[in-house]
Amino acid sequence: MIVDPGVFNDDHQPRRLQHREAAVETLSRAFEPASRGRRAEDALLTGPSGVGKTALSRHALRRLEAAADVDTAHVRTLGSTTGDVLREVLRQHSASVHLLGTEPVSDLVTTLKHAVSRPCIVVLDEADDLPETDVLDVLRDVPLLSVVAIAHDAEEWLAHVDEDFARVLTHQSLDRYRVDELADILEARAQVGLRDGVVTRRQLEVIADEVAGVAREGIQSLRAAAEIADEREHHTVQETDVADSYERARREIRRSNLASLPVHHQVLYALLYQLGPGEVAAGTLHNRYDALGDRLYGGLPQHPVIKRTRRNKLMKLAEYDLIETLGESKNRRYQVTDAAIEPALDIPGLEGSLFRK
DNA sequence: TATCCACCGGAATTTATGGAAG
DNA sequence: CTTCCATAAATTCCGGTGGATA
Repeated sequence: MIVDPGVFNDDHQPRRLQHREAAVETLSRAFEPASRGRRAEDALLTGPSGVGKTALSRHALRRLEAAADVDTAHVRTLGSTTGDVLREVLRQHSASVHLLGTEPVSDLVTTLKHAVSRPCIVVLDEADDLPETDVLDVLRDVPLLSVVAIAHDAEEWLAHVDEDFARVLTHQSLDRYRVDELADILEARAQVGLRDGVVTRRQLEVIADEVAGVAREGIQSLRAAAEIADEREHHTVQETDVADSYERARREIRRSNLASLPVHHQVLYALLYQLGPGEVAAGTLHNRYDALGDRLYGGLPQHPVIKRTRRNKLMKLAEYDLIETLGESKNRRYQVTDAAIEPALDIPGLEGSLFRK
């Protein structure tokens, strides 16, 4: 049923970008000075996960490159340091520059200033934490270089950046797609990626509605629906295949999220999983963690961490949609989002400690 | 109602880690 | 091998919040 799996990948770039005309226009206006050899305006692109911020920026850059002499770079900045970002920009900008990975930041700045001789636009993707670092200041200091920052929360981002910068930014926010818009997008993917006529427009609308306009989830659900139909040896996608596709799509995302996390997160997830199902009071979780202590890490080189650190890990787990936090302060409870996502780690049995307070 | 206590999460500070230079 | 450095991670500190208790 699937003839071209590539169109369902997260990084697939469709030929035409549908229903983002206004946003493309805004970015193009910001880039306009670059086509006259001048520095483009800096821009900020915000919106929820999976609504096409990255796709939009790539599209706008490609258009610009076709029409003007400019350089571009696209950097994923999540969890990167100033040095990491600068190195990546240099790598993409000038293939000739050879980098070791440990140069001092000041050297990188010098190199970059010399290398940039015509307008250069740098997309800083997943830049939510970026205002905490000084990458922005450094990059703005390079003549002819401008940035497009991509983040989730506009207000929070702007609050952490200095006022002058905030004032001159071109800000474009993206919203979730409407059902008919996302259905159009899914239709285009289906046309290329699936055999003709295996899904109906109505089914695409049902998917678009279920995922509330989040393109990434919609596309993954479409793929999952086709896979499920194949497994059940249906000739076309059935309603039941669609109905079962969402959970598979979301579960896949969660599974890979959990697998990507380090040991402390795994331990906390496993512990919460075992204390569940359902809500677990924060105190219960912390007490059990303290009671089990080193036994939680049997055989592993890591050791238990204090409460404050645990809270950071729990926050990360929540960001990844693996657990949910309920209630405030004293009333805080945690709970695993999806009991089908099994922990990767075994927690020693609770016998013996069960009756301790 | 006033006080206490446990928890939350921002910010500052300290410690651990890994690679480069001497 | 030791020293130095930068970065990431862990810890310390703390103001804020809300349920429990007297």
